[in-house]
Amino acid sequence: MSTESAEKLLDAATRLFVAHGIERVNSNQIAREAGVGVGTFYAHFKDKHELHQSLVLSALDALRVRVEKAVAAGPADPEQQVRRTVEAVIAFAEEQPDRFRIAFLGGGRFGYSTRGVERRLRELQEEGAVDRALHPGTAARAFASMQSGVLLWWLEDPSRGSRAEVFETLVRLHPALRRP
Amino acid sequence: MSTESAEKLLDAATRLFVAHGIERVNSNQIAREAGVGVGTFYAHFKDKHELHQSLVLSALDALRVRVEKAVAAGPADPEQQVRRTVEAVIAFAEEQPDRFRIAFLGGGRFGYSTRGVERRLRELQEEGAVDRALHPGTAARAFASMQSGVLLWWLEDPSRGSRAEVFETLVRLHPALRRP
Amino acid sequence: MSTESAEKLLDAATRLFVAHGIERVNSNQIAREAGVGVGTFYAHFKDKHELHQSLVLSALDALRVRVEKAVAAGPADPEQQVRRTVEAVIAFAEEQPDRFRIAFLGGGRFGYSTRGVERRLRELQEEGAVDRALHPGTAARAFASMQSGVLLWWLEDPSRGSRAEVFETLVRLHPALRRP
Amino acid sequence: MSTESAEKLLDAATRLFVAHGIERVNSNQIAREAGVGVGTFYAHFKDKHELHQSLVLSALDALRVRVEKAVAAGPADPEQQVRRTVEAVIAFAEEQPDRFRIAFLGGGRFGYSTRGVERRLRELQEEGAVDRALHPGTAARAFASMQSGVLLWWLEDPSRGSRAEVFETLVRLHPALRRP
DNA sequence: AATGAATGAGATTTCATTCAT
DNA sequence: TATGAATGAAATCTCATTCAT
Repeated sequence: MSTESAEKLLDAATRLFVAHGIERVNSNQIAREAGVGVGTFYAHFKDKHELHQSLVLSALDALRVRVEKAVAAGPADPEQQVRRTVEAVIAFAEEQPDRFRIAFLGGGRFGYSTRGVERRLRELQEEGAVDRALHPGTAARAFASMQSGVLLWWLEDPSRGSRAEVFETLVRLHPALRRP
Repeated sequence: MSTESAEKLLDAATRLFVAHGIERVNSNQIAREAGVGVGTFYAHFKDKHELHQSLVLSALDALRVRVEKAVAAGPADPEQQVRRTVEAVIAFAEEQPDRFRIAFLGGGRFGYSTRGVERRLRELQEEGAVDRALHPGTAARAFASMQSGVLLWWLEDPSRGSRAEVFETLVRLHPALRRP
Repeated sequence: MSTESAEKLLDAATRLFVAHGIERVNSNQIAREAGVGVGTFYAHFKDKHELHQSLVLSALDALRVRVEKAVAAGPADPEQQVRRTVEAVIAFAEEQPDRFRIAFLGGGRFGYSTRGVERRLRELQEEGAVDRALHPGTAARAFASMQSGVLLWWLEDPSRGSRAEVFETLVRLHPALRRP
Repeated sequence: MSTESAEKLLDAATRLFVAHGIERVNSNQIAREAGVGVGTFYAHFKDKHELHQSLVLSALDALRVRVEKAVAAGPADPEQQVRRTVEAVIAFAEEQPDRFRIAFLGGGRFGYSTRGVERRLRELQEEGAVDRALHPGTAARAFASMQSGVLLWWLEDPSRGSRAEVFETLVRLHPALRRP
C-alpha cells in the first residue's frame, strides 16, 4: 500500500514541524524520523512545502468536518450553535494539539474560510438579532483569528486559563452573540 | 542610531521579508537589494534572524509608543480609550503596512504583550463595568489576535471592508465593551 | 527474438532517446513509456547503456544489410553502385528516421565501419578510375561523416532540400566518383 | 578578478569532458580538478550544461575567427581559399585538440554555421565554376560534417593518415572544387 | 516473467560566513 | 567601514537497482 510510508512521513513531519518549526526541519530528518529512506520522501512529496501544505489542508479539513457536525447536531439557536462550535474546536485542539498547531502556526496562510460565519452573521443582522454596526466579513475574520490565536496560546501553556474560562471567553466574544 | 548602510539593509530586508517571507530571503539578497556588499551585512548584523528580530521589536515598540500616546491623549472612559487605541493601531497599519506586517506575520512569535489590556479588563470587571465571565488573560489575548489578524487580512486587500467598517467592528468586539 | 515486453521497451527507448537525448532519459521513464514495470526493464536489460548499445548496433546492422543488398543488386559500375548505396541509406533514413537518428546521434561513437568503402576506393585508384591523391581511409571516413551528418540535418527539417537534391549532392561528393 | 576561477573551471572542464565524456563528469569533479570550491562552480555557471555550452560556443568562435582570417589572407581563387580554410581548421585541431573535440563531439548540436560556404557555392555555380547539380545548402553541410568527422577521427589516432593525406583529401572533396 | 514501492549513494545546489583587499 | 569572490557544510533531489509480492 502506498499509504503506509506516506502516513509515516506525515506523522513524523507533524511531530518535527511542531517541535522545531517548519524551517528548522529538513527532508532527511523527516525521513529518518519516519523510519524510511530519503528517496521515499521524494517518491511521495515534491518537497517539504508540499508535505506541509497537505498537512495543513488535511488538518483544516478535519476541523471543518467536526465543526459542521457540531453545527448540525443541535438547534439553530445562535448561542447554542456558537457553544457547540467553540466546543468542537477546543476539543479538536485538545485531542490533536499538533494537528491544530500545524493548521494555524504560520498565521493561517492557507486560508481558513470564514464565509459560513459571515453569512450567518448577515442573517442574524437581518433578523435583528445581531448588532448591525458589525461588518460581517470583518467580524467573521476577527472571530477566526481570535479563536486560533487564543487556542495556540493556551496550548502553549494550558495553565494560562482553565478550559472553562477559555471556552466561556471565546463564546462571549463571538460576534453572533453581540446584541444590537 | 544606525549608519546609512544599516538603514538601507533594514529597509531592504523589510521589503523582501514582506514580499517573499522570511525563510525565502537570504543575506546576500538583502545586501544586493540594499545596494551594499555582503560583507557590510555582517558588519551590522550577526545574521538574518538578528536583523529580523530587531525589525519586529522595533515595529512592536513603535506601535506600543503610539498606543500609549493614544491612551494618554484622552479621558479614561473605556469606550473612548478603546476607540483611540484601535484608531492608533489602524493608523499605524495604514501608514507603515510593511512594518506592521513584519511585526505580526509569523503569528507574533515575539510576543505582543497583552498584560496592559489584561490588567485594565480586571479593573473594569471589579468596577462592574465588564462581564465577569470573561477571563481577562484570555480576553486580552483574543483581542490582540483578532486585531492583528483582521488588519493583516485587510491590508492584503483593503477592498474587503471600508476603514470605518473595520474600525467599528474591532471596537465593538473589544472585550472591554462587553457589558455584564 | 525478444518477448513482447522487450519490444515495447526498445520502442519506448527509441522514442525517448530521440526526443530528449540519451542522458536525459532514465530507466524508470523508459519503463513507464513502455507501459511496463521498472522491474521488467531490468529483467531484459542490464542497464540503460546496454539497451542503447543494442539499439545502435541493431540499427547499424539493419542499415548494413540494406546497403549490402543494394550493392549486390546491380552492376559493379562505380557510379551505379554509389547511387544504389546512397539510395539505400536515404530510404532507410526516411522509413525509420528514429532508428537512423539513434544510430548516428552522438557522433557515431559505436563506429560505423568504413573498411568496405576504403577497400573499394583503393581498388578504383589502382584501376586508375579514382584520383590517387585521395587518401582512401580518410576519404571513406569523410563520406561516412558527410552522409550521416547531412541526413541527420535533413531529417531535422526536410524542407532544407528536396530528396532529389540531397541524393544528387551526396552522390556527386562521393570520393569514388572523384576522377583523377 | 572574476576571471581567475572561471578560467580554471573552463580549463578543468575541457580536460575532463574530453577525457571522460560530458555525462560522466560532475560539478564536484570539475571544481576539484580546477582547484576551487564547489560553490565557486555555481558562482560562475548555472550548471554543467551552461559551462559546456560556453565552452562549445567559445571554441566555435575561435575557429570561426581563424577561418575568417585565413579567407581574408589571400586571393579569392576558390582552390586557394579552400586550401587556406582547411589548413586553418587542421591547424586549430592540432594546436587545441581538446577545444576542437569539445566543439564537435556530440554531433555539433550547437550549430556550426554553414551559411558562408553555402553562399560562396551559389556564387561559384552562377559563375559556372561549380557543378550546378550540387544543392548548395546540402553541400555546405556535407563539407562541414566531413571535415569535423574526419578530424575527430584523425585526432583519435593520428597514425590513421599523414597530415598531408588528410589535408589533401579534405581539399579535394570540397564541393567548391567540384567542377561542372 | 512482471511489478512498483522502497532504497541510499551520490549528484546538484544553496547560502551563511570569511577574508584579502 | 566596505567589498564581493570564494568557500564548504549542509540541504535538496535524482535515479539505478533491489526485492517482496
